[in-house]
Amino acid sequence: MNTDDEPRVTITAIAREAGVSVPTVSRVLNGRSDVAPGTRERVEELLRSHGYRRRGSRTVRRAELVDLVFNDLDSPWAVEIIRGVEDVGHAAGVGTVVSAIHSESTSTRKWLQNLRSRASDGVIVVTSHLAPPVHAQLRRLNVPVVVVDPATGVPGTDVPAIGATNWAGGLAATEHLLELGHRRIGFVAGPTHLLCSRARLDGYRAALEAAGVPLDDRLVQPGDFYHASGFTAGSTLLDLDDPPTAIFAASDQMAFGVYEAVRRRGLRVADDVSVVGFDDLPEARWASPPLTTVRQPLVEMGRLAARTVLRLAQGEETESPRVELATELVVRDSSARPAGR
Amino acid sequence: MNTDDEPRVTITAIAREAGVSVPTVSRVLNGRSDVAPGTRERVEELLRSHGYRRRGSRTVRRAELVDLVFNDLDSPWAVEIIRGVEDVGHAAGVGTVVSAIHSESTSTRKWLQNLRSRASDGVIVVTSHLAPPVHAQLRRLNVPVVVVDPATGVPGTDVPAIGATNWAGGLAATEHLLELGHRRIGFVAGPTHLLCSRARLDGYRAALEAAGVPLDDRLVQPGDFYHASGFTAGSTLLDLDDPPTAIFAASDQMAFGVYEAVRRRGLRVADDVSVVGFDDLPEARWASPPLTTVRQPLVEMGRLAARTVLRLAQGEETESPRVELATELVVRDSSARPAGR
DNA sequence: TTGTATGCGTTATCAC
DNA sequence: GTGATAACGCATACAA
Repeated sequence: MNTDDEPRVTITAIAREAGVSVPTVSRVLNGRSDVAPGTRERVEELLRSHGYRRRGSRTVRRAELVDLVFNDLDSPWAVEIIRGVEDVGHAAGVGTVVSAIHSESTSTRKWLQNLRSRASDGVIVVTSHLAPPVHAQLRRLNVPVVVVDPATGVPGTDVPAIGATNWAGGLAATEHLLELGHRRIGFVAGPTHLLCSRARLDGYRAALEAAGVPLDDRLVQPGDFYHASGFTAGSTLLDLDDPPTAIFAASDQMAFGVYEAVRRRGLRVADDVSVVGFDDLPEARWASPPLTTVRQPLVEMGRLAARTVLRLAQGEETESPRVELATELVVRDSSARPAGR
Repeated sequence: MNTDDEPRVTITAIAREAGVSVPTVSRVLNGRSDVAPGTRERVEELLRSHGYRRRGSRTVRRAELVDLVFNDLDSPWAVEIIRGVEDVGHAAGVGTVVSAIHSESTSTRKWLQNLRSRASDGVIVVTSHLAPPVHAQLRRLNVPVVVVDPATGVPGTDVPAIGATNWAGGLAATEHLLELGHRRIGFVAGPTHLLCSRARLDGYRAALEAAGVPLDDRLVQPGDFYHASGFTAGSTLLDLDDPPTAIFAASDQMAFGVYEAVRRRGLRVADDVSVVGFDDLPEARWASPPLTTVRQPLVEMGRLAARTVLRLAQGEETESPRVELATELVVRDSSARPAGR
C-alpha cells in the first residue's frame, strides 16, 4: 500500500499534501499573485523536497525580467556589460533590472526581497561573490543564476560562468612590450582576491619567464582597478632607482592613473614610458595618447550571459558552461620602443 | 429615474457595466494576473471613460519597479544617472529597469509592451523625446512619467522635468576663460535640437557679450556630444588663420576630442590652448591634464527623478515641478592664462 | 454599512 | 485520459 516511491511527482499530489487546490500549486510554480505568503512557502517547500520537475516542454511562463547585479556602479566597465544584457533582453521583450549591492548583506537582503516580490526570471551576477545562502535562496525560488567575470574559482556549485581569457591577455600585453625591446616592465596589479587579477599577473610573469627576463618583485605594485591606485603605483614605479621603461596596468583606469604619474614627472607617455592597459573601455581610444590595451569583449560577455539565463529560465538545462571569451591586444599610441635604442 | 449623474463612480458600477464581478475589476485596477486581455481592456476603457478615482488614501500597491529609459547607453553619462536612480530605488525596495530605445518606434513598442506586462510603477525618461502616443499610452496605464534633462521645451503636457542650469554653466565656463585673459574662445556645440545644447551656447554668447568681446561665427563649431565630433571641431578651430587660445566644449567627451586635436598638432593643453568641458564625468578628474569643467549633478538628478516618480506612483499629485539643479564650475589644470601674457 | 483587496476553489480549456 | 494553466466568481477580510 505504500506508494511513496511513485516515480512521478505531480502537482496534484503536492496540492493534496499541502491541502490546497491544484491551481494554487500551479500559481506558486509560476510565481503569480493571489497566493498567501504562508501557503506559497508551504507549497514551495513541498515542491523542493519532492524534487518536482516540470512535465515535458510545457508553456513555461514567458520571461519578463532578468536581474543584473553589480557590486558597485562606479566604473565605465559596468555600462558595457549593461549594454550587452539590455540588448539581448530588449530583443527578447525582457526587462533588465540593474542593481548595486555594495557587498552589504542588508542591501543584498533588500534586493533579494524585491527580486522575489516581482518574480525575477533570472539573475546575472557580475564579479560579485554572492554569499552561499543567497545562492541557496535563489535556488529555492527556482531562479537561474549566471556569473560574469567570476570573482572566485567556484561560486559554490554548478553555476554557469562567463569570463575572458585574462591569462592570455596578460601574456599578450607583456609579450608586446618585450617585442618592442623593453626589459624592465612594471606591473600594476588588481585586487588579489579576484581571479581575473591573478590570471593577468600570471600571464605577465609567464611572458617574462619565457623571454628569460628575471622577475623583480619591486616592479609589481598593488592596485584596486581604480584610477587613484594606478597613480600611486605608477608613481612608486617611476621613483625606483632603476625605473621601468614600460608599465602594464591590469585595468584601463589604472593605466590612466599611470598616465598622470608620468605627466607629473614631466615625462611623456610612449616617448619616455610605454603604458599598456586592460579592458579597452571606450575612453582608451580617446585618451591622449590613445591607449594600447587588452580588449575584453564586455558587451559580448553581457550578451552571452543574457542569452544563457534566458535559456535557463526557459527550462533548457545548460550544462554549466564555463566559457572564456577571447581577449585581444589592441595596439595604439601609448606603447613604443624604449627611449635611446 | 435617471441616475446617470451619480457623483460616485464605484467599481461595482463598472463591474456591472462590464459584465464581470467586482474582484475582476479590482484586479485590473491593481495590475494583477488572472484577467483575460480582452476583459482587461474593456474594464480599463470603462474606468477611463467614467473617470474612476480611488476612494480615500487606500492601500496603493507598493511600488516594485521603475523604468529608466535612455536613447542609447553609449556614454559614461548614463551610468551616473543610473547610479542615482538605483540608489533611491534600492533604498525604497524598488527595482530599476534600464532600457535603451535607440529612438526606434519598433524598439519603443517592444519596451512599452514589456513595461505593461510587468506592471511598471513609473517611468523616468532621459533626454529622449517619447512620441506623444507613447505618453498617451502611459497615461492610460496610469503610469507616472518624469523627464530628466528635457530634450525639448514642453514634452507635451504637465510632465515633471528635472534638468540642470545649463545656461548658467555655459556662462560660468566662459567667464572663467575671460577672466584668465582669453579673448578668442572657441565653442564646440552639442546637437542643436537639444534644449541643453542651446542653453549652453546662449550662456557662452551672453558671457562674451557682457565682456564686450565680439562674436565670431567661425569660433562656434557643431558637435554631437561624442568624442569624434570634439576632435573634428577642435581641429577646425585650431586650423583657423587666427585660432582661439581657449576652447569650451559643451561636453566632457568632446573636450577630450579637443585634447587629442591639440596633441596631434604638437601643442599642449593649458600651456598652449586652454580647454573647458561640461558634465564633470569621473574621467575629467583623471584626464591628463585634469579637465576644468562644469559640473552637472547627474547622480543627484537621478535621485531626484526617482524620488519624484515614486511619489507620483504613491498617488501624491506633485504639481509638475520643473526643477533645474545647479551646475558648478570645477577648475582643474586644463585652463590657464593665454600664452605670452 | 459600503467600497475595495486578497486568497483560493470551480470550471473551462489546452497539450500531449 | 492526464497534467497543467487560464479566467473568473465566491467568501472573506478590512478600511472608511
